[in-house]
Amino acid sequence: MMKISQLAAHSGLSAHTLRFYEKNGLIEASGRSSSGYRSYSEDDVRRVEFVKTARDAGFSLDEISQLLSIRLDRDQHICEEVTAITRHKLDAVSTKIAQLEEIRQSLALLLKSCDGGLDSAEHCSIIEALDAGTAAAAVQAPQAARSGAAKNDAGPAKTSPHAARAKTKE
Amino acid sequence: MMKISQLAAHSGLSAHTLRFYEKNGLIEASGRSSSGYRSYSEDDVRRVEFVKTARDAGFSLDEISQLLSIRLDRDQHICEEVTAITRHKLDAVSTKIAQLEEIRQSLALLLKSCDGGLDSAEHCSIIEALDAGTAAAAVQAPQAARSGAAKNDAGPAKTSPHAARAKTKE
DNA sequence: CTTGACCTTAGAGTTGGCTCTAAGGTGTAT
DNA sequence: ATACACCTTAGAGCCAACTCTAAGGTCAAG
Repeated sequence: MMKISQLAAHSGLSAHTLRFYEKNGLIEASGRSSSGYRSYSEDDVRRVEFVKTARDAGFSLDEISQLLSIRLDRDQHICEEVTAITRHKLDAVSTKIAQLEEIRQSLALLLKSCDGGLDSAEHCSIIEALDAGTAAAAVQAPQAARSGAAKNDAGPAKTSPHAARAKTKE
Repeated sequence: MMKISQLAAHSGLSAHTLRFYEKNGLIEASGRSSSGYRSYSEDDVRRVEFVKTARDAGFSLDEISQLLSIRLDRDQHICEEVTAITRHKLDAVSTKIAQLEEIRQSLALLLKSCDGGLDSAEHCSIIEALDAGTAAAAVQAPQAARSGAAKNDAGPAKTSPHAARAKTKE
């Protein structure tokens, strides 16, 4: 039976995070000390490890909830449920990677077009490419990036209401 | 001189977003009608296009602010500033891609280990891998995923305070 | 003269996953 | 007894980039 800070040290999750996971139904402390301190059984610890591993594997807390309910009642569930969740996640991750690859490609092209020296940005080809709207377009039409290129007015572009924009914590 | 909804239609950004960008100093409407409606000059429109292009190329609003201030005063800046921002972004994107590749790898291995049939999840190898902590570890030690593998107790693992966790809008 | 599409503002809500604060109680070593 | 590290709770704050709401003013058409 360990206390929360011990479990924190053991699991590599903070005590805050453990309480947060509990509040969200991912884990629980099966016991409490007389003064109300959480105490975790070995089963609890294993469950926390499961959550941590699943999190590291890329699953969202919501998906982990689903995996947990399968885990604790395995014979009431079939493998297909598990693979469905996993496949779905894999698809999402692959899609995100593809988006980021496109962005990487755009950025790489921009960089390649500019020597990056100490001279004035007066004719900086990156600024010019962004101005001409040829930066993102460069991926679809790679030859446009470094030629003078007629300024094309952005066009219809991808602007669906809830478009999944790319995010990158720095 | 166009009104906001016209600019919205033209740029592919919503009027809401345009006001939001204005509030954040990215763009502005150089004029107002007698009744207070925003009116955008051609220069304003070009600036909005720049922002849109930069956004599509993966820059954050903050980075776009920096690029904008270079853009409107080009001769006071040097190319190196622009390439620095771009390189930095490229690095961040590459790092994120690498993280997601690892996750994709883990997920792919998990999927490969399970037939995903209609039989009970009693011995589902995905659940077992997550239980044994061999899911994320699988990328570093690929042979562990499908063999019985001794359960290794998570280890030190990457748990820096503000660790950049992977995110994937679904 | 009314309908309906547009415009204005300040400000709140969304997402996911934490992260922290305030205000207090507990446990133990000196 | 008193300092100190630990524990408890409810709830607020953070991040980015929107997205939406409320409550109202404007404008052209029929």
